[in-house]
Amino acid sequence: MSQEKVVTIYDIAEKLSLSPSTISRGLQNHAAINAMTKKRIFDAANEMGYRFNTFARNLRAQKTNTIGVIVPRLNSYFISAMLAGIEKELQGAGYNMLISQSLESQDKEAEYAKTMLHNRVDGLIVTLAANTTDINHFQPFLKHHIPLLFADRGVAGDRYTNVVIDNRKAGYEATAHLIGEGCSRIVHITGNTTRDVYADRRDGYRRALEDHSLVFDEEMVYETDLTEISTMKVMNRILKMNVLPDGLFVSNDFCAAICLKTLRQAGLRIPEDIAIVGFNNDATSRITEPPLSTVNYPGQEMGEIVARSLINRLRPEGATSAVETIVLESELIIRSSSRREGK
Amino acid sequence: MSQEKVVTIYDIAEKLSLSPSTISRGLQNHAAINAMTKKRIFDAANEMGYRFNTFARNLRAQKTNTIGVIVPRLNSYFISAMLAGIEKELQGAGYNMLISQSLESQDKEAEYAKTMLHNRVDGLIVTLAANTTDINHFQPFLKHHIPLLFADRGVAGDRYTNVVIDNRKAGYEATAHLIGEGCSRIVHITGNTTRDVYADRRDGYRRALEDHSLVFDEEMVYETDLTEISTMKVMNRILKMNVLPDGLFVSNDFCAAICLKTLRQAGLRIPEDIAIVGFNNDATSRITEPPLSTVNYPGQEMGEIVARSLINRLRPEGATSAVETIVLESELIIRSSSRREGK
DNA sequence: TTGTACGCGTTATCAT
DNA sequence: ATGATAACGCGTACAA
Repeated sequence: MSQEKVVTIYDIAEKLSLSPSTISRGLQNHAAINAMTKKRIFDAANEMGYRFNTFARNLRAQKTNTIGVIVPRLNSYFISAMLAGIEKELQGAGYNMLISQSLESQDKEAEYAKTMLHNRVDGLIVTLAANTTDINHFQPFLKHHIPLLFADRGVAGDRYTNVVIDNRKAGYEATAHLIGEGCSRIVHITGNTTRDVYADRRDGYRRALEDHSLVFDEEMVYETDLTEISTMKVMNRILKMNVLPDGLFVSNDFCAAICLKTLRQAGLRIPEDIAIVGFNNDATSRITEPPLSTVNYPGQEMGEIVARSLINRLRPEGATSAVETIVLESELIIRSSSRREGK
Repeated sequence: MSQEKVVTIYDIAEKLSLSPSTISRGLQNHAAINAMTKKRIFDAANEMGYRFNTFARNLRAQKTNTIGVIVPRLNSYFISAMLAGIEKELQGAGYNMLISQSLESQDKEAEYAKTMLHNRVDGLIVTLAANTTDINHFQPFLKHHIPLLFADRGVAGDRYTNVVIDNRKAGYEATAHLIGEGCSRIVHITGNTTRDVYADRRDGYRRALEDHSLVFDEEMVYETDLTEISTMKVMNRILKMNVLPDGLFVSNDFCAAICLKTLRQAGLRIPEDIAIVGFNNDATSRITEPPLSTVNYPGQEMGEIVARSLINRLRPEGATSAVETIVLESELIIRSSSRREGK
């Protein structure tokens, strides 16, 4: 009873005494096929347990309708929101999504890029690993004219399209806001500055200080991997400072939440003693007490935009192969963690 | 200069005056091919911009090395942790991962199941949509002997393998713990009880009440979609009760955090006035003040286990096609949100 | 060690 | 409205 043999259009053709091409057309609802014939074809297909073979079509069509996505990790609030946006748009346009995570390793990233290439993805979306410096593994995509877009973490330059926010501006605004609230000793905790997103935020932080006649001190910048453990370690060091900071600009809401909680447990008042601004507008930022000021950074929207942009490049008409940098709007959201009423 | 023509092993063969099969073997590092020949082949391949075609191989091999994953949504803490676990195991075993999200819709789920089928995935992992009652769309997988495993949200029965935790036990323990802390009016907020995971937790809640001579009251159970908005609405209703509850068992940490915050803002003390237990042990549960008691429910581990189990089924040797239910350990983690010192 | 020949399942082209 | 045929790129049994 079990259907061991794979059923193909040839089998259906034979059974119905028709040719394979007729079956193929019938299954595609081709206009030139008799309605009655179509019905017979569909019925036979169902009955025989026929299963369409996308690979065979891909092989013929030289196109896979599949988009590759390489991200540093799947279990991150920002990344998963972005993926949700990407998936939504891709599904809507009839594309499948092949995903892998580099786990912040350049080597894995390169390996997965190769897999994507061999899988003949029609396009690729990448958020770079923290330590990726050499991006030669993406060269083949350029060579084969396969659209490759960077989302969030990309590389400056004119070879690839980037979808980003203005991190320098965001960093500037966050810092300037803290200064406006009366802070003058502001610590910045951020990620690996190999990545522009973090380097730019730090630059913004630095410029804001300088514009307000405050000194930029390397010692006040902590570059970490933004995990819970690293954040705790940084907090321990900060709490041992001779003079405590009065402001904290953290490149990630979850870390900012950890900081907030640690400081409160150490008996400090937020924002009176130390004001805090996070980054991303994760759900977390609304849960803390007090709620976190943060930079709104809509992951889902970014995913949708990068996917739409990619899909556009895949259309024969809108073959906008132009390299560009798409900058999304971001905005500082001020909540109680940094709002000092009596300033 | 740009490589318009797709380079195949035939092109390499022609250039090197060898046969295509030799090229094929060489590229696979076949033992029977002369080392010198191999080198010539690899060099030519690089030089000519050759790109391996996985589809052609798949077509031949009748195997795709691809696993499909259908989840309700990508942007959920639990789901993304699970996906991270799945991805890790699959990559380790050389499988690719094709992902789509049903957005909690049975229709989409059915459509994506079909896509996965046509894409000839070697196996499928599914977390059911909230409203899925009819699972006939998975029938073809059974028919074609394609392993299909349910992760977390599955269906009871003997046709498909499930990887789950004992939700009834978890619900029982959470409730019994609240009772032990002196609660006697315990509200339960949970998801769509069409899904066993939520129905079972409610059952556990009910049994715990009954075992401790408390009455189970339908009015005390709120079934929601577990979003922030719905949770707020439920809280509004609860705050209007004539007699407030003294305990809250919430099927999701994020919602529990919303509840906790809302109640505190209403002037209630946690846990003195109302004790709270959440579910999942999300990062969120450690951020709230006080931190949330919760049920540890390791998403990443579940992902790893379901992926490993699937991979095992795909091996010719370990063709454990047996349908089974894999129950992972879960445990109640007691934190301050429910611990009443002076009970 | 290397080559020949065919099949994997579909679709486009040309023909009837 | 339907059919015959070739081609997509690779792998493998069999032959040399």
